[in-house]
Amino acid sequence: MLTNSGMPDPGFTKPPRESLMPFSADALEVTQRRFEAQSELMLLGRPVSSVLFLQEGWAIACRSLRSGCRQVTSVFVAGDLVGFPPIRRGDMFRSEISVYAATELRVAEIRLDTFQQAMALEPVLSQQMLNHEIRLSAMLQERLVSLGRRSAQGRTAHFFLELAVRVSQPDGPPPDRYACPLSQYIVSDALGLSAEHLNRVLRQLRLAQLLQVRGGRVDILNRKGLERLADFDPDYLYSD
Amino acid sequence: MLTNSGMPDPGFTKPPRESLMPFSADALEVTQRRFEAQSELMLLGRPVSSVLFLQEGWAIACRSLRSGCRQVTSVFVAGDLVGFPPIRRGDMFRSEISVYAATELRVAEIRLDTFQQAMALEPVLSQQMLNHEIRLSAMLQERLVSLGRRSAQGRTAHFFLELAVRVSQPDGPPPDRYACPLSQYIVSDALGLSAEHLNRVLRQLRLAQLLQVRGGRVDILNRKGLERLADFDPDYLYSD
DNA sequence: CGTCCAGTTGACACCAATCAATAGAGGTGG
DNA sequence: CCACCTCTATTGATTGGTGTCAACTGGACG
Repeated sequence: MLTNSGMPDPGFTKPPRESLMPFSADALEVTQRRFEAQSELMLLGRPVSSVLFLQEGWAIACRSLRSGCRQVTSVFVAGDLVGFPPIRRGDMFRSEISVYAATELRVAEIRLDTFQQAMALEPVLSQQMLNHEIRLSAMLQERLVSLGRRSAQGRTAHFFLELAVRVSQPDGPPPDRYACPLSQYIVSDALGLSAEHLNRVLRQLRLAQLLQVRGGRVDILNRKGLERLADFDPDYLYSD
Repeated sequence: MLTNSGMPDPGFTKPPRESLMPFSADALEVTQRRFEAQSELMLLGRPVSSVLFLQEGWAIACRSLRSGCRQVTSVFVAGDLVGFPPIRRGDMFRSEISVYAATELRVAEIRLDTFQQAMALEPVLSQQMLNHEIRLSAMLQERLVSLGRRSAQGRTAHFFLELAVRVSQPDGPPPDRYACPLSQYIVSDALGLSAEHLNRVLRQLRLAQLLQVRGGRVDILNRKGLERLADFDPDYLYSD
């Protein structure tokens, strides 16, 4: 039996993926920053002046409606570029999303103007940013399929299968066990479900010996079964 | 009373938006092509060798699940770049989505390698492609909010309010009336609803004097009311 | 005149939201 | 150390929105 606190967290200790770290740290004046859990990294519509590269911890992008309910549109893990690119509005750049730290974060910050200059000078960097955006679009599209056409169980299965790939090394197979510090409230807002119902779904999946989510740890008990349930095809997560 | 067939279609006759036509036609060897309604422009995972710029007609991107149900993830109107960029897989480029013509289409086709060369030579073009992707991501994200957290009525209202902006000129106000040749089957698959339920929702909106969708034409009867219902803020559709 | 397809309507079932309540873990301060 | 609080997780009862199944309409077209 594993203790569920204080252990080294595989999601945290893995090195960032090179494919998503498309710049040389020295060349670009990187500032190391920390954010505490629950803090706000960017707010929808607010001017942004830097690019954030997530090195450690988990963050979420979300949008809230007037009614008070919110939709988590992205989960960011170590290795991800956060909230890039911003949307240009006149001579300002404004954030397209609100981003919050789900855990304590370690972040590399690069000034946006510096970054843009580098992109102008280095077509390769532009191309890589484009690739980054492609991957992002692909993930958003897959989430759209989840919310639109998958059952609550299917969505949940899909969510944790995707995360397994994303926290793994890009060249290795996805792990059957990984750390995930997201609360059920966050996950339910990502899946468009109520927290109560997500809880019930997780119980069903656990009883069906498919998936166990508990104490900040995810255990994929039956990958084949989960993949069938979720209609999961990880192709969209890989590109060069 | 307007007839609903054979009339010049405002969605078709408007010129393409310059902001999304970021290349000079002569410089890039553009081939004009036509597709008939229901034909397939690209198929998920298939190699793609060209970039398609939609000049006239409506197209949809969709994904199907094993169960047979499908999710429409994007609607393309005149002025849109279709299915760009593809995902790189080894030395091939593969389509990330399947795209079908909802009506007869007129399309400008540019060979992908030519286009890539142009992007490498012209940082401006790269930047514009990045902007294109940003806008796409913003729309996908907004759809995610719709499917996750808006009611069937809210989603439907949001869908037609967004389309109004997208078929309008970028500098002008969105029209209160526009042509939309999408069947209720397509719309329902875009909204994650059953066709029957969408039909009921449309009736409710019509009876509430908010929105009328009939005979390939959309009438926004009460924009303020619709916007309130949909929690619609068009900011995400505009960028420079 | 028959066929086909999009649109429409009704009856019914069911999945998931809501409301309400409790339990457990972690933190804080007395 | 314990009392108290907050936050997350959990469970039950009930409601309601939406899907499903089925049937029918109307127009377009041969």
